[in-house]
Amino acid sequence: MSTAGKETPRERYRAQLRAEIKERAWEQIAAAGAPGLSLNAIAKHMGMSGPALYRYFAGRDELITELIRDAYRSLADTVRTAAASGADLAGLGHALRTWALEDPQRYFLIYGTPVPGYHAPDDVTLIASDIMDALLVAAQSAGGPATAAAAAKTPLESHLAEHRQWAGDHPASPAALRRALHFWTRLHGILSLELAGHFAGMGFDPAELYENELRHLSQ
Amino acid sequence: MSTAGKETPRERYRAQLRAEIKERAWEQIAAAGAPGLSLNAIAKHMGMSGPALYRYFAGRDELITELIRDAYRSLADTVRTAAASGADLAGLGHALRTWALEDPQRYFLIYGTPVPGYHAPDDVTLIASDIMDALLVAAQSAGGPATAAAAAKTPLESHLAEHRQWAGDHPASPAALRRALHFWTRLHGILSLELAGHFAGMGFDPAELYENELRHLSQ
DNA sequence: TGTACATCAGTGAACGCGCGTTCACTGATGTAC
DNA sequence: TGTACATCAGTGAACGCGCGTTCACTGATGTAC
Repeated sequence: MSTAGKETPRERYRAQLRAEIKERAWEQIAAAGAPGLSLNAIAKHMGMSGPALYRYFAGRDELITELIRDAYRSLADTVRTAAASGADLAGLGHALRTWALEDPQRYFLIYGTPVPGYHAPDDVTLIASDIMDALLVAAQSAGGPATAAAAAKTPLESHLAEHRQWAGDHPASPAALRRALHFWTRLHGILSLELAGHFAGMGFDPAELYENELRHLSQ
Repeated sequence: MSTAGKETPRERYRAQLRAEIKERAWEQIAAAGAPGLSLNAIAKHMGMSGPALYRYFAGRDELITELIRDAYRSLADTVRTAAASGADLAGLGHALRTWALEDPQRYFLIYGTPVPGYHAPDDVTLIASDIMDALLVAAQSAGGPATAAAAAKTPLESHLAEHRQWAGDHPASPAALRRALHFWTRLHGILSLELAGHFAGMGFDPAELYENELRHLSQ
C-alpha cells in the first residue's frame, strides 16, 4: 500500500490470510476475552495446522499487538470521519458510543484492564494522540460566546493550561482542554460500566445518561 | 465469626491458611493480572504441593470468586466507614480514590474488563447495591437549598425518576439519583483511565481532574 | 514455450511447559471412653 | 492419665490437556534464462 502499487498474487494472498487470522482472533476474543486468544485454536478453526500461522505472525504477542493497533486505528478513523463530516462534540460522542457498542471487547482491548508489564509500541501511542487531536479541534469550536464568566478560568482550567504537553502545539483554549478531557473521562465512565454490564437490571437507560453528559459537554 | 464464638485451633489454622492463600493470590494478580492466577503457583510460593490447596478452596473458580467478593466487601466497607464518619459526596469520592490507588488490580477485578460468560453470584451483587445505597444517602443530603431551578426536573432526572428500580425504596429525590449516578460514572471514568495508565505522560495531574468533578457533583 | 532453480505455504512430529484436578496414601492432631 | 479411634492436613504420582514454538520436510507456485 505504501511502497509500490503493484501487488503480486502471492502478496495479495498473504494479506488476505493475515486478515482472516485477525478475524478469527476477534471472534475468539469476543467469546473468551483477550487472555483466551490462542494461535493453535485459530489455526484449527481455519482448518490449518498451528505452525502455519507463524508464516503470518511472529507469534502470539505480535498478533495481539496488531489487534490493539487495529482497534486504535478503527477508533481514530471513526472519530476523524465524524469530525470531517462536521460533527460537533456531541456528534463525536455518538460516533464513539456506536463504535463501542459495535464490539465491546474491541473497546476493552484499548480501555480495559491493563496487563501488568505490557507496553504498547510507539506507533500505537501516536494513534492515540491523533484521537486526542480530533477531540481538541471539536472541543475548541464547542465554546459558547465568550462571556466574562467563560473568560475566568476555573482552577482546573488553570492547571490544564499550565500542564498541556498532551495537547502539543494545538491552539486550544483552557476551556477546550477541559472539555476534551471531560469528553474522554465522562463518556468512558458510562461506556465502560455499560459494556461491562454494571447497569444491567438497574432499570434506567444508559443512553439517557450518555445523552445528558453530551448535552453538558459544551458548558 | 457468625455462628459460635468458640473457635477450635484447627478452625483458626484453616482460616489463617485460607487468608494466606488469598494474599498470595492478590500478589499474583498484582504481578500478572487475574488471568495469570494459578493454584499451583500459589502453592509452590507457599512451600506446599498444589493439591494441598484443594483443602481450602474447591478450585480456581471458587478462589477467584472469593477474591471478587472480598474486593466488593472492602470497597463497601470503605464507603460505609467514610459515610459513617460524616463524609459528604466529595468525602466519599476521596475515600474511593484512595481505595482504588491502594490496589489497582483489586479495582479492576470489580470494574475491569468482564470475562465473557462469567456471572458474579447473588451475594456479590447484593454488596454492590449496598454501595449504591450509601451513595444515595450522601447524594440525597448533597442537594443545595431547594430553589425553583432545582425543583424543575431535567430530562435525565425525569427518566431516572421513572426508572428507579436500582434505588429500591430509598427516599431519594430525582436530583439525588442523578448525583449518585454521576458520582459513579464520572469518578470511575477518571479512575479507570488513570489506573490503566492512559494519562501517563500527558503532563497534567489526574487528581486535579478528580477534584474538579467532586466539586461539581453537588450541582 | 520450455526447462532449471529459487521461493514460499503448509504439514506433522516433537519439545517442554504449566495448568487444573483426582486419587490413594502417610502422618499428625484432636476426640471419646 | 492412657489407650483406641476418627478426623483432617498435606504429599507425590498421575492424567489429560492445550499452549507457544522449533524444525526438517513436501509440494506447489513463481522467476530467470
